[in-house]
Amino acid sequence: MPRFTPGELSVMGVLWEHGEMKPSEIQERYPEPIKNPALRSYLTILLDKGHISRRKVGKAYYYKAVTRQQSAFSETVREVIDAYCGGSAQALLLNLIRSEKLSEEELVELKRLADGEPPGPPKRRRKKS
Amino acid sequence: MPRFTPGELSVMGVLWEHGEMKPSEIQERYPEPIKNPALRSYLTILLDKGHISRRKVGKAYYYKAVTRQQSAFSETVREVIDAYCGGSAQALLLNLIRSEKLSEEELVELKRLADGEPPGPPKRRRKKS
DNA sequence: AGTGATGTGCAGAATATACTGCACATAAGC
DNA sequence: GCTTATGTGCAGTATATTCTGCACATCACT
Repeated sequence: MPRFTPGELSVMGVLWEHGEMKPSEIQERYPEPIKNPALRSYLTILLDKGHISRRKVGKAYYYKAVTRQQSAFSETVREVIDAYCGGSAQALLLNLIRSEKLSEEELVELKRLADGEPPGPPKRRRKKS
Repeated sequence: MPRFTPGELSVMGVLWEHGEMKPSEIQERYPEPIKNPALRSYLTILLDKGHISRRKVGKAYYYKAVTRQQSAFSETVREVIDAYCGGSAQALLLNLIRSEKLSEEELVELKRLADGEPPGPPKRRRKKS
């Protein structure tokens, strides 16, 4: 359900990284210069959508992420895979491996990961989403 | 540069899969029921943005993709990686591997791919796009 | 109490997205 | 030539996104 716009995603990124913060603090860490009122309008939208919550401390509101980064990430990846790879995660992997984004070390690490997980269906569920 | 909206992406998907087509044909293959005027408004937007081009054949316009699927895909993946993984493709892979999206066979295939590609810069280009 | 800095609330506004509707043009068959 | 599909052009609407501006509240300090 995320489908964050660029502006929303930047805000979420700051909150995911730094936790609970008030607007002026988010503003400082926002990836590009942004004016306070503009930022606050993003916060309002995210609040409406339920992706963040806020809490009054003194005279200021402190905002924090409700939607978890991992959830948003997984959903986004799924959407990309569905849209571009006919639902097959393999095509995404192939693209990643073929592109310059993966160094040789990363490939080695990747194989290690692939080895570590497999035999049989993993018992531990990952149903937190 | 893509940042396709859901509607735009659906249109691009049809054009990527089936090549040059006129609106009524795209409409038939659109993933969900869509009215002709609605579809045409997407086409107009995509045309404005330069993602598609059109050519008159008889009385109808035939539309085809200008932006390649591979390009849009790569860019989208990069955006996701930048936004969610601090630019590291590895985090994306880790997520894919840990999720239920990859079967055991896919992991085996994955390792094969990781093995097949590595040492040095790959000589074979994949520039057919 | 008065002043300034910092926050908030609210009311727009410009553009983009996601549509709808209808008049008009063109091609094909009678 | 006339009618009927089929397709286009254009204008308009509703909502979302991305902002801006300003009045007002609160806190700290003197």
